[in-house]
Amino acid sequence: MKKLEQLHRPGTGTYVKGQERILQILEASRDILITNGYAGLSMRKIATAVGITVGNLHYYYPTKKDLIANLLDHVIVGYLQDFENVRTEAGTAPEDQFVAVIRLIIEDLNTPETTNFFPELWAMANHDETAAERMNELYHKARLDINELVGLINPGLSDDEREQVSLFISASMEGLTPFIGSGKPWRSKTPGITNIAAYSFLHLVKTIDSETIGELPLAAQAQA
Amino acid sequence: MKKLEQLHRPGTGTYVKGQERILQILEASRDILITNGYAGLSMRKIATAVGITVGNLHYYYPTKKDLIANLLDHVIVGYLQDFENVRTEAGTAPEDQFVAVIRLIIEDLNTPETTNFFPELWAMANHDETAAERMNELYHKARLDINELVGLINPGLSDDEREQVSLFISASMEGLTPFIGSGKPWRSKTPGITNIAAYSFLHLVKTIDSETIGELPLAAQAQA
DNA sequence: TTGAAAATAGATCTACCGTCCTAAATTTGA
DNA sequence: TCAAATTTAGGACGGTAGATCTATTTTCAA
Repeated sequence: MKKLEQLHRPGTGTYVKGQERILQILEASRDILITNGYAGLSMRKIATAVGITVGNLHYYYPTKKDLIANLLDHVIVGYLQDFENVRTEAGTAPEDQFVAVIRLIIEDLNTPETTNFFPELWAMANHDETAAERMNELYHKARLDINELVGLINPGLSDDEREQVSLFISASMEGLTPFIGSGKPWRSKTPGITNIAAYSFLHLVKTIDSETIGELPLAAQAQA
Repeated sequence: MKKLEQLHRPGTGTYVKGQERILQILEASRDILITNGYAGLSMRKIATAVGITVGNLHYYYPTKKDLIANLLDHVIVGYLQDFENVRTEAGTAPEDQFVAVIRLIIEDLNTPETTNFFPELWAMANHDETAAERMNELYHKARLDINELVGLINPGLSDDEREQVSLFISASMEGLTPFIGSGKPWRSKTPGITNIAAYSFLHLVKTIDSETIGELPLAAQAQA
């Protein structure tokens, strides 16, 4: 895991004013990305939102590419910090902790920031290698808790199998975003769907075994 | 469900040449959207790809908005046609049909078109009402098969509960796209994850009941 | 065959884009 | 205090965006 790179010029952001400016720039960029989408994110809009000139903005970020890379880092770091304290608040039994984590993640999908940011991130990752790396880094860390709990609840799985189960659970919840996210048509059904998710995932983790994961589909079995 | 609107001017596309042109435009637009993303989709790129001038392109689609609306329709109709014949190929038992549908949908996630198109659609739906409507229309129809099979396997659910279960299953599979889609890091784990999904979803549908879906989370129970 | 409708090319307009440059103003540590 | 470093404003450049207009060519049915 690489540490965050220094993306603006050496020297920039050394005065307190500069450091605050960088934060202002990142916050404004984040807001514009969330409300207008990647296509609507321009250096001029960012500069106007911050209240500076484009020239000044390019002083901090020589290219738009640099800014976006730093923006993704900034937003993602925020999410990772949120996830860090998740488990400490839950109970002691692994099953209870697991369900608590599930509920918390789904609850977060309802925030407008999450609802709008992640689809942008997924789309960006399809066309930009840097965005893809950042995204994988984020989800890898976000899965650590789930992965550990899966291991506690079901010790019979191999590392590889456990990670597949964790990925399936994590990805499944992400998939709810365009449907039960903020302002989405199924948003009011969130409680029921959350219960369905918790019930489904918990049983999956408790009962899945290596044979089921490794099973060949019927077509492949016939050929074997 | 509205029928597809006539989005280009009356008169256009009446000659055979014009009809073929429209198809060429939509295909080229689709390719560019998939490879370059929404931000990289411009009238000029489309015109160049088709081999016509921008003026000619605007003859068919007065505004870019019109073109995109028609493009979404075109791509989505293609997917709906694919989904229509899914169930006929499976066995007779509802459980077998259900698993077959699950496997087919996940298999489709691996195609580059699906992997790249849907994240763009989700992002577009967040900033464009038309795209949101098209998307909901698509997923509603795509869920019809799953929804019917869920009802056959588990007749004890109300209409509302059944639809929540179907939505959860459908959304979960969509969520796999950014992870096991074409070129994605977990792509090689698709077989195992598919087995996990089939196992998990089938048990969910067979055993879920109204009480579990309607259950209040612990925090809410304490307040009641 | 022919003429009306459709299709096309090409130029042009305005707006916005990212980037670069220079000079002035501000900050901060020595 | 004061000089060096940082921050800022403002303009300019070339490129591309969507959209519009006009003139020309092509299509196709009567």
